[in-house]
Amino acid sequence: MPVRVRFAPSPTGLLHIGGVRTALFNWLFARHDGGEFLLRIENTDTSREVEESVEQIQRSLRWLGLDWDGEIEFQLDGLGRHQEAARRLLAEGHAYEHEGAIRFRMPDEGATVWADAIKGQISYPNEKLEDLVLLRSDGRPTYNLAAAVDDADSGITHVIRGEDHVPNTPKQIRILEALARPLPVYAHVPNVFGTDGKKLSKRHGAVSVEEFRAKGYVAPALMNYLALLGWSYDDKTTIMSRDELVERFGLERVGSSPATFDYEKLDWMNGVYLREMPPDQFADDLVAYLRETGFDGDEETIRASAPLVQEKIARLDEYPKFAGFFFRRVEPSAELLDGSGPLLAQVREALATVEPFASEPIEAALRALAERLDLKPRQAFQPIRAAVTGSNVSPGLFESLELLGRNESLARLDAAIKSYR
RNA sequence: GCCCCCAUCGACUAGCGGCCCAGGUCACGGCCCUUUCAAGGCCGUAGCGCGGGUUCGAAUCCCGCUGGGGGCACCA
Repeated sequence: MPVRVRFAPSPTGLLHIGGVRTALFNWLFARHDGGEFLLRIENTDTSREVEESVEQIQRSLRWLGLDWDGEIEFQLDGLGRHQEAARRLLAEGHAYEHEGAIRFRMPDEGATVWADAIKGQISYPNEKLEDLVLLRSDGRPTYNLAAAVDDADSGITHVIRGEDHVPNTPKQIRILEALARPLPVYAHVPNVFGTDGKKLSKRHGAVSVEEFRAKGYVAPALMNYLALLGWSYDDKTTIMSRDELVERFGLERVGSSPATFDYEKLDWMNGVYLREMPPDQFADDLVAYLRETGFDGDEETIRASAPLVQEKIARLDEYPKFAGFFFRRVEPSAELLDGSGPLLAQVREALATVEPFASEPIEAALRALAERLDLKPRQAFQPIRAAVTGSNVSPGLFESLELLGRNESLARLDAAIKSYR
């Protein structure tokens, strides 16, 4: 029997990265098995906020490539079924009326035990389980009733959710048993903490998928990183494509202790993915990203400069700072250029006559010049870099000069010579 | 307060009784390469929370402690 799982976020506020990781585990588990991955929104009303939240959840999942099967289910749509279940439990003596609400009758001896696919056996003493409300006095079902009934009605085989749901599990098990419905396998994934050791929340850094996207992370890198947050394949594999992840994922190798989100490792991994991209794809992604974030440089220049920066940046958002000099004149600091006027004058002369104005001939000419002046490469090249890029950190100097073109390069050199003779 | 869960380098983790005086990745330090910064290569620092057991033998099993987390609604 194929596996069927569901991701069931509540549409309150933004879907944050911990939730996304839970969604990822569900998705990987389903795809690995050739089963189904359902998306259910646990809404209790139909406000405007809910609508926006549902949109955001979908955007997040789509961007990461977590496709769900079928239509999105809304918990509210199951109202009739939930009420019916409560009435049945009442009729069969598993529940009783209490001040207008329907309460479930919990056994008060023994224990409720299940074999959690991630955490192993978990046991709750029944005497600690209170008679929970199934149906409120206004007729609306409570979460535990609705969730349990929906899982059963959807034929969910594995409930993979955050560890904050562990205490709900014995309640849902008891409800399902009273209803004579089959129990799903439960798998509770541990929390994700922020770098400060506290549970990840809106207060700690970029937590929504959209923020990661805005910071210039690419989806496959985020997916790979998230997969490794709590799951491992073996003792040495870290970079895995989406297909490899799907092929290798399993609940058995999900750890049972919480993990801390590490932005530095994510940055490193994102850089790995950026560098491994085919140049055309990198350029496409870069252009799309820059357009989205409002960068207004011309596309031709962006594409031409893409190969020069691909090897050097870890996040797309570093581009404007790193390659911005291609789009505007720079103002090098006096500190970087002080006293280099005479050198730059000779550089200018050399560059004025190089033919063609391409990186290789440029490099040859500048190296010859440095040798003639008895300067070490860095002594000769850093002032040029500063004059032309405005910084002592930049893409390759010769390639940058070529891309800038002879006129623009000479103009920047002239400006520097004039100011720093 | 009560219930439940968790515990290997700073971080993510491998380890499921001998293969481990603990392996990989990030970060960190050093060296190499080098026009800068990265990238890359090589080397290195760093860890089994504590105390009892069990066993010929424990990071691995059991108990306690400590620490961390989650949950205790007519919220989801």
